[in-house]
Amino acid sequence: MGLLSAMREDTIAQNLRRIRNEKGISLSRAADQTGVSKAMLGQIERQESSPTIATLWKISQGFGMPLSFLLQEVTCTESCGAVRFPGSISVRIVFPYDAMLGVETFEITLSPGQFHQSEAHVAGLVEDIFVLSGGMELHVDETERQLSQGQAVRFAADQPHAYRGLDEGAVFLNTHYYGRGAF
Amino acid sequence: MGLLSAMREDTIAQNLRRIRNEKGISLSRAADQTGVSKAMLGQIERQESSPTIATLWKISQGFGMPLSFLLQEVTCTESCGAVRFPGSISVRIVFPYDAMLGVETFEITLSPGQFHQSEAHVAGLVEDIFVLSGGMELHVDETERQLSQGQAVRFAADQPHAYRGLDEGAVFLNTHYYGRGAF
DNA sequence: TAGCTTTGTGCGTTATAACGCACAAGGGGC
DNA sequence: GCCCCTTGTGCGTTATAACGCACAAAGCTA
Repeated sequence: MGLLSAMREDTIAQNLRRIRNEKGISLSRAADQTGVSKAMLGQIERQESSPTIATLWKISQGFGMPLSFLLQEVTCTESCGAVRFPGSISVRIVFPYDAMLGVETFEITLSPGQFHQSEAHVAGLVEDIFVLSGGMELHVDETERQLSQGQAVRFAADQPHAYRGLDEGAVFLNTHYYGRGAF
Repeated sequence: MGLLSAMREDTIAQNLRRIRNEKGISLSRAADQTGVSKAMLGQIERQESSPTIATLWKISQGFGMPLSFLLQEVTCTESCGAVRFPGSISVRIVFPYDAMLGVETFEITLSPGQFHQSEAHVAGLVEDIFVLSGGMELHVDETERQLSQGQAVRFAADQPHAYRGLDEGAVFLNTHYYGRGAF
């Protein structure tokens, strides 16, 4: 399962530059906000230095955000909480995307025989299904399994997968974990 | 909500020492496994040095675990996934505790009028409720709210809270997030 | 265009991370 | 008790993190 987003060498550099750009501030303004020198911030962004954890903490505090936002490889930026359900599938939002938890939950309704194909979501996304009523099929990993009321399954959703409502249709909870877990 | 577990100055030291003790290895063995010198590991454990992120990464890789296990303040060690439901309350495990996600899910059944008091769970624990059938009351934050089928609520569960089944009883999903989100 | 301000980079200096090694203390075996 | 090994700490050395400052280039305004 692809949840463990390994930190690659440029993760911190990319994150810092992206966050600074999102804030629309220069290195100087960032230095003012964080108490870390402009020269050091530039070094970090250019990967010319391996900062201490204390320096990274200063940056995250100065920007008013969690430290993990600097450290964790971001597999979704605008696409966090952006799973869409194209077509006529019926979707109710149970819990909207929560940036701190990195989780969102929907209630989905499939009519009898209705088939819904989902393309691979962003890397690392894990998905839970809990069947509220009726029955359905889940197609993933080249396997096909049937789920009835009360049954639950968790799978890696950064691969294509599909649902099909059985004869009585199905209503299920669909939770997405966006890789905000351990890394 | 208490999910943001701020990193305190001794978090890394405590985590490193705890993990090493859990493995039952000396500083020398740890140095062999991680490629970080014995002297440096000792300095980190005694908080005499602020390690670079590269060094911490080496340690986490050497121990074969996520970097976040070193950085994140652990609000539960043996108590992760350890929420218990004392009394006659009926509980089914839907998803057991997952250390990478830091999440577990139960299906709980309350008979009509049944009252269940829960003491504060570990610091930072967040809880979701989704009512599958029937109706219930939730008592938390000195407020009391009624939830009927299909309704959901999220709240900080590191404080005392209580459930009561209404006249038709209640069945609900109960998800615990153990603070493995952003930090 | 000229002048001023902003921006990011490079450089030299200082403080400290990270290391290898030595050693005192503790533990285990004979 | 003696000897050997293990363990954690301290120390001196080297490499590098982090800084302040200077400066070239870019951007903006009159």
